Amino acid sequence: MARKRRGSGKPTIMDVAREAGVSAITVSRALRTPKQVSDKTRTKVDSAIRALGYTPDPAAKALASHRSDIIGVILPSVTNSVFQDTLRGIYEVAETAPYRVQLGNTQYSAAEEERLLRGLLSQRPAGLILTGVDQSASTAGLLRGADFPIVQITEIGPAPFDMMVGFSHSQAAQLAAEHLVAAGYRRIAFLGARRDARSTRRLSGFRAVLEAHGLYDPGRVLFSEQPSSVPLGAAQLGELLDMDPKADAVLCNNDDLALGALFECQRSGIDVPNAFGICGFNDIDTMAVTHPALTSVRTPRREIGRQAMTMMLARLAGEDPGPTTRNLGVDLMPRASTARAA
Amino acid sequence: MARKRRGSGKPTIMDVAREAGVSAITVSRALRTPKQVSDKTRTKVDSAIRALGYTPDPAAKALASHRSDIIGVILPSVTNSVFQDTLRGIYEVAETAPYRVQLGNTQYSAAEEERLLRGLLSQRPAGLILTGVDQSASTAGLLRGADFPIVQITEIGPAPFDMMVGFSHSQAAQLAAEHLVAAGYRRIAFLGARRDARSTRRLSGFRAVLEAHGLYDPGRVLFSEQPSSVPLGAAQLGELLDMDPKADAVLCNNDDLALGALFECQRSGIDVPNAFGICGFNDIDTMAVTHPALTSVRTPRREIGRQAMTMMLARLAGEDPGPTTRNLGVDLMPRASTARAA
DNA sequence: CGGCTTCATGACAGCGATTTCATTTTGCGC
DNA sequence: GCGCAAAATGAAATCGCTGTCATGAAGCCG
Repeated sequence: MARKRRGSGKPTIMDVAREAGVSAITVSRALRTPKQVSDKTRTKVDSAIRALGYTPDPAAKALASHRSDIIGVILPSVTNSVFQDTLRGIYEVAETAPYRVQLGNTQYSAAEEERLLRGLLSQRPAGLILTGVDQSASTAGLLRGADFPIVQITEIGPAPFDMMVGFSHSQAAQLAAEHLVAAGYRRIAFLGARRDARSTRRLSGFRAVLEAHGLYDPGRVLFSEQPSSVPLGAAQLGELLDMDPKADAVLCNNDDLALGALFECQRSGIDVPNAFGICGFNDIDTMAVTHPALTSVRTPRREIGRQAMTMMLARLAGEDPGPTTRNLGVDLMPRASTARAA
Repeated sequence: MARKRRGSGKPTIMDVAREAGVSAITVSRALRTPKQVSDKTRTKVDSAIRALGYTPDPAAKALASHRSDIIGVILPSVTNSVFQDTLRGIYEVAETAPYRVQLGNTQYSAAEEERLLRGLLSQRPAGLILTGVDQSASTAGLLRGADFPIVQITEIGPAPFDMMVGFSHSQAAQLAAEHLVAAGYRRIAFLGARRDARSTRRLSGFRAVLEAHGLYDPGRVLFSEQPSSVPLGAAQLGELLDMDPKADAVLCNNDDLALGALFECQRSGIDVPNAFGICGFNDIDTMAVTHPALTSVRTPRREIGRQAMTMMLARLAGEDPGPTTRNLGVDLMPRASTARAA
């Protein structure tokens, strides 16, 4: 009489081994390191796998190898369109590989980031993609000694844990600010939503340029407690014009705000771009089709995701990932919203 | 001399047991079913856990119990703003519970859905949330005998695998169509992006209403191969007016298209709402602040996510999830874009 | 053709938890 | 206090796979 089974009925590596007339470990090798197995054996194993419909159990694999097939991706927000594009790039590449993406969402909180990271660490991740360069000291401590690949995305900075792909937010904002100044605007404001490390860096780029031209006025810098949204942009533009009715342009910290600002101008009958210039940040595809079309700074969000995951997979495969710190740069996309008549 | 260690250095349940002076299984119970352990023991175990910084290994748990802590969430698209709101609702609730969300993205393909599901099944998920009611026969087969809770979201239909929360897309479109007719529009078009089960149902609701009024013309129904976007809406509106310059309104299958349509009207100098009415679908928050503000059908996307995950957690906790099929309904949000002067 | 390296394969012992079944305590009514 | 059911605890056996080490077969060189 058969011993009482605790198993699940699903075929295991042992079943495959029996079917193929080899040992379990050979099946394991045929799957993970096919080169170590002779052609003949591999063929037998493969057909046994197909005959039985075998799929390896990831939990057992993780337990035995101390390494799961999870690549953690920690982002500040899953709903912000900026990170969605990055996420899309990540998934596009990840779907080709035998790894699972495990998403975490810090909501812009360093404490939450650390909590997520600890949770992830208990799963012994294969790798980690995380956002920015401003991890808390204790988070950094957890990461310094990590024995898996790490890619920091979206920003670039001096001391990567491992790899890094992004761009300089400060430089990007400088580009936009120079453009506004060159277009002839003089009382230029800065609109931001919830403040974070990246928006602060952008502000500093903006400020540097305006100060260089003797145009900086902190009274024209607005942040909010709320997350970014189109309605917030509309509200902030109203607020700005209440405070300084002579303001003649805004650099918006992202495109949602710029859209809201444009709508508010339309409603108030403000002539964009002649009376008022608007520049966004990121260049989502909506920017090109508004009326007037909106100037923005194109950021390589999707490409960041793609390259981050590509580097990750190369590392995991033991291949050369190429340059480990990559500044992808940005492009100014000048459009009608800042094309002031001379 | 100590036996060579394969372990990872992380404290295990055995370490906790030793520290607390109990057996491993008691520690396990103290964590999973605290009621089965005496107060005194539980206290000892808890402090041992804290002293050692113990965290259970999810892989070992999954292997031993044939059940992981993964709740699979299968959506057609991660980047579509509609599903992002739903996802947000899902995460909001999930973050309070000891489960992990594992996201899958079918890209509107039934084959991909089945592939994702098989991958998920091999991880012995704790539960599954999936989109819609149009699973392929073989996907349905995999799900019929599932021994974990399942919630189908976004749509409602007659034969749930288990639980269901959503609304009727056909009714929602009827509401919008009736509104356009009542507003006095007569040559009403339907704009859709990539066709899927839900957009098809919406079209059928639209068609039913227009036919009832003797206004239906299949020549004014446009779909596209491309995914939904604002630029697509702009392009489709142009296309529509080329085909039928007398069209006087559009029901857009979602808000992105409606926004694009509005921008195209602005550029072409078409008077919205008097010469042309625009109605969107979903009511993202941008709709209320455009100029003119856009009419839309508000769908309870976030609430769908929240309720789906709440039902799921109740089931997993062995509690009563309440009604297992829920039609959350929709609301028409009439705004300036369809407020034609009489 | 002997000796030595490399390749292919296998045996065995875990990984860190849970399941199952057994045993010891405890609680309680009379 | 007694007897017995219920509660609390424990021992041993896995779960499905991989790390480590050992072994036999095959290839190579002088």
